[in-house]
Amino acid sequence: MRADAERNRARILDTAIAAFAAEGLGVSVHEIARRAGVGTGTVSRHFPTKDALFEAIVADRVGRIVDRVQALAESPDQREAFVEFLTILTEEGAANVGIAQAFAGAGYDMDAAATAGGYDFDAAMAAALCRAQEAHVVRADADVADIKALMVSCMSRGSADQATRARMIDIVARGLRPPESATQ
Amino acid sequence: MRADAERNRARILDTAIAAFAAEGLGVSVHEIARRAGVGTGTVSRHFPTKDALFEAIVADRVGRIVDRVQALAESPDQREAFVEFLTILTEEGAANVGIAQAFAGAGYDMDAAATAGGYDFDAAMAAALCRAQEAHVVRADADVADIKALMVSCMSRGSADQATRARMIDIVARGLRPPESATQ
DNA sequence: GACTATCCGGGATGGCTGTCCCGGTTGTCA
DNA sequence: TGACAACCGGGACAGCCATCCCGGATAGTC
Repeated sequence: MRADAERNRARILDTAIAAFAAEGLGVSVHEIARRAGVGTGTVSRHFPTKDALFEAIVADRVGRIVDRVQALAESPDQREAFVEFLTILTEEGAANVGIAQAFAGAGYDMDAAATAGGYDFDAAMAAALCRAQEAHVVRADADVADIKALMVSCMSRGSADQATRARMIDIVARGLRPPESATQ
Repeated sequence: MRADAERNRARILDTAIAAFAAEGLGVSVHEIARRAGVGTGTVSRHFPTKDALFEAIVADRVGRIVDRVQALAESPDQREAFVEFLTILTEEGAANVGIAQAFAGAGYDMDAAATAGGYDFDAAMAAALCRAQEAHVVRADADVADIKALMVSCMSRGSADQATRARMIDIVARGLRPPESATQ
């Protein structure tokens, strides 16, 4: 691979990451090319389709999330770990409009992109939920789809301040507690 | 207004209501015209823009929601009334993909459409929340944007069964309880 | 039954999108 | 330094979309 090709590829990727994070997945390929200072052909040569570009970005990003979520398995306090799990997802989505959109199912298939990158996002979610349920920190009738849906709500407050998102997480975490656990 | 014009207008409106409810706001004006059995020109004459068509539909739909929500003010049990409030919104969104999308902010501005129809949706939401907070049924730090965001989560489970949506409402309602109220 | 204002159909237009292709350029290596 | 393969730019293309327009049809009225 020629040096200039490598350079352009990196510039396109950086530009796309910034654009998707700030404005969401609606940014056109033409616009990304313009901002990166390259032609549209250059973009589509490195990334044949927009999905491929999205995938290259998401694979990396989701990978980091999966790693952090899996690390929580070692935590001694599973209640705290579960709140941390919600916080990781929320803050990631709040900081990245594209991730939040993909998570909400508007645009691209995030699970598929993560799988293509060698990460099983869905399994990581399921494992985190299962751990919390086994520790009786989360009600047994909740499923992964519930968590995902609720996370969309938290992420959607990305434009608000961090305290607002913390409140949203608190609401969700309290709502997910087992009904019989009436403690604070 | 000529009789055939009146007839066509009604057919377009009925078709659009069904299409938006079943498939969401992504259905094209061409497609609505085709299904209604009229030309695209006929649609755009009755409804100059797609927004106008959306507005004509939403104004009516949201009006009914606002009426039902306001009626809850008379309820003797405000805790029950608040859950009913969440249920009304959730079921409406679950039964109508277009409403759910508009509520989530993807597509059109629902508040603006409701206002154009003579209904203040935002005020109805705020009033319902305020009543619940004054009755100490909902934590004082929650705001209307919180409720809206959480409702998006509940609505998004429209394709699931009714029990799933009831569980989602339960999670949200529990999460919104005042922290000091540790009762079941 | 005829006349006119009204309304209809659907093709045309312009703007957006993602993707492809080719003439010109530039990095790389002998 | 020269030559060639790799790469670039951006115009071209096809597919969507909402919106506009005009020749033809039709409903309502005298």
